[in-house]
Amino acid sequence: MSPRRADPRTRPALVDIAARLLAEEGPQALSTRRLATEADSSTMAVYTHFGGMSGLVREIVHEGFARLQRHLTHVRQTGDPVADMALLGRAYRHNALANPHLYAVMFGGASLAGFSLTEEDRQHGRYTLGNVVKCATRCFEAGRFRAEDAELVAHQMWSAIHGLVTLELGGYLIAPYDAERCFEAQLTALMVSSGDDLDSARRSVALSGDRMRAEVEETGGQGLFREAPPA
Amino acid sequence: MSPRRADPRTRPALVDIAARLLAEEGPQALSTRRLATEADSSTMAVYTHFGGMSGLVREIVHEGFARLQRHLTHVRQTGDPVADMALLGRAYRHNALANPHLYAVMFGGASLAGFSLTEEDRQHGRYTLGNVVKCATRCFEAGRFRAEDAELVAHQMWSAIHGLVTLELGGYLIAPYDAERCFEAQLTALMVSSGDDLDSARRSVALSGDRMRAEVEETGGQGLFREAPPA
DNA sequence: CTTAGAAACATATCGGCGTTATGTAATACT
DNA sequence: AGTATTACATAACGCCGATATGTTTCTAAG
Repeated sequence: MSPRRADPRTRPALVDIAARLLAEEGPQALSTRRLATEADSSTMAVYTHFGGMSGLVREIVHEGFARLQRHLTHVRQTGDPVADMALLGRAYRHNALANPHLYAVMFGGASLAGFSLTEEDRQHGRYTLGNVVKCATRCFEAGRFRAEDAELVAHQMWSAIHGLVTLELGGYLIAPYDAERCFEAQLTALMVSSGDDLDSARRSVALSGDRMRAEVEETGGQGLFREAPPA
Repeated sequence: MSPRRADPRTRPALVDIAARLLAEEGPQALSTRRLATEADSSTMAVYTHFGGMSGLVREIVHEGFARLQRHLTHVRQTGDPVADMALLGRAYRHNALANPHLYAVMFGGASLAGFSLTEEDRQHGRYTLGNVVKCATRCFEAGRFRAEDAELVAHQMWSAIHGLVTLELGGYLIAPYDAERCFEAQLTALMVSSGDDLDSARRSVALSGDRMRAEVEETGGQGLFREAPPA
């Protein structure tokens, strides 16, 4: 019993390259041969390290969920929980737009090289809902939302924002009803449907827009994975 | 100048078979060779008739949009426009669940054999929103919705329902917050966010549930394309 | 009626894909 | 020191979409 040592750079390099290919050139650029070329190795590396393409994709998907979670946890808890909630929506959309292809694999069910989500993968997705549930509870406590099921409210936020983002990525939202406009309206509508009054909702949504840059856009860099190490 | 006549059964047969393969076995079952085998022809048939796999997929997608439109137009206009609106949502979901793989191609951006939507394809999708816009206008006129932009309201309905259906198809909605429960709550929430009061919205949504079977489920059969001709 | 040409296919082939079988070199434990 | 075990390279298999190149069949012109 004594294995040959793996080059410690091989595995993360493959994930990095794969994530870059997926982000920059889309799903069809992700192939074992292309990876082998870019990583200066053979196609076998994918199989020894990940058991196949689907294993590699799963790795990327997990990182995608982690990044989404990181985006959501960067939203601060303030005295205006409805604004916090709106900002969670903005963060969710921001994350999706930053990695459209990955987002499609995570939620759209884009099969991508025979890869399919397991129930455990999906649980990662549902886990991020915890942030929203907590925020909804705070909205109840502040008297802004009708006292109802916080998880149910969270699911409504999720599916509505997810739907808008999906349509946006699919190119379905164009002027004069472009994604930006629909999104802002959607945020307000969601708060109203949860019990907030129209004027308060509008104010909080506007306020969340002001906080957007500081709490979401400037946290954690742009790319999905770490930048290239210094030369 | 005088072409050989095409076997008039070849082209529709290919579309039928392709639609069936997509519906029953998913995207990966859709290949030129599989089609050639099932249709007792050669792979070239796909190229002469559709210019390639993507052309064939586009044909199926167009039929999918037509079917969606048919589902929506089967919703009657009654004295309760909010119930009509809710029933439009139910019809939308019903159509998506009846053809999940096709729905993923139409809206999820599932690439499927290099196929990608054109702007004209997307216009087909947006066209179906006309039904919702009209219904929203009637909700205004009945005093149920706040007098706002009908198209904007329609977009909100669309993205919210679309998002829920997408998450449902992706397997993200499980008990105790399963798709059925989230969907019912979502319908009510949408009406409330558009201006309807909570009790009226609940009544209309419940009413739309009663109309579901007669106006949606029993119209137009199950499959995407016509049934096999009689022997 | 004849015939030329265009369209509808069939056959064969190409390059690329995921995956597997097989070989080889390197390492850590007995 | 020897051996088992792991990391990789090489080569091959069976798919795939696509194309090049016949071959057949029908239509329309002469």
